[in-house]
Amino acid sequence: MPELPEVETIKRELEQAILGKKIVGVVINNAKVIREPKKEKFIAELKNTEIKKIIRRGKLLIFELSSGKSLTVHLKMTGQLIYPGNGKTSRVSFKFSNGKLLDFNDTRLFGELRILDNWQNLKFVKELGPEPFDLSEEKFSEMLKNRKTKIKILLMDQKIISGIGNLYANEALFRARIHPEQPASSLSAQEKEKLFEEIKKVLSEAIHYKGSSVDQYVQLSGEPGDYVKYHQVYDRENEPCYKCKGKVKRITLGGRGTYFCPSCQKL
DNA sequence: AATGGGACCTGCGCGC
DNA sequence: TGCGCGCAGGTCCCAT
Repeated sequence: MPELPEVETIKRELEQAILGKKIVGVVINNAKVIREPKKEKFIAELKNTEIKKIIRRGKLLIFELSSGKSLTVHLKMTGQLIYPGNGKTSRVSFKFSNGKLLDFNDTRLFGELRILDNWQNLKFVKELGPEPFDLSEEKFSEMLKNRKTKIKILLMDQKIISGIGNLYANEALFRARIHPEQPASSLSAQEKEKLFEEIKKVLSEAIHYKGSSVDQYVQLSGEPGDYVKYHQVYDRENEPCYKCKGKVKRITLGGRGTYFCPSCQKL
């Protein structure tokens, strides 16, 4: 799915598109993505409410409503939000008073929509680690201490730091020249500092280019994001490393494709 | 506590 | 052309 930069891109575009607008109807084409409450109540809760505020927390989007409740949207792997939509392939479409649709598309149906009295009480949210941009280098280094876990697994753990997924974990580690299997606690102070820098840099750059369209992710308009052309290692198995011309290698870590350059990123 | 596997789903690209 | 397999940006749950 969309990781932090993709969700942030969508959030910023949503603010321009639907902030202050009123939902007048909801069409549910596949109720599987509605986690709570039940379909009918979900629709009733949204009808005639305005979007007061849009928040991103980690990879989660939160729409605060005029009713005081919130709609949360997790895009998981293949979720898309499209505005204006056409309702043709959507799992759920939200209709606004201007007649336009916000489509929630989701091929694999992993996505999760909820209406909550207080989104901060959601277990997933309570357990989320800090946002990368709200974190100090000291705290980041602290978190790696005494952790024997492979550094890449740790970077993708939302309870440690929120918003980094498989793609940006790979990219940040390459840029910091750190092997993805290196135990977190064994990173030197300089390596930790460099890694933290590169995490923030790669996320910022990706936001600047409006995300990475590797599969299903698109911006709110349906346009792809441009960051793929700046990827150094992700999905580049056997292709030459841009730094040393060696071959990019793919291994599996935590069940996910892991790409790195064995000569630039040594254990 | 940490790791490894599978589950949830659909669809794409690849090799045969 | 068709089939089977492996793979996919996330997260949860279970076994060891």
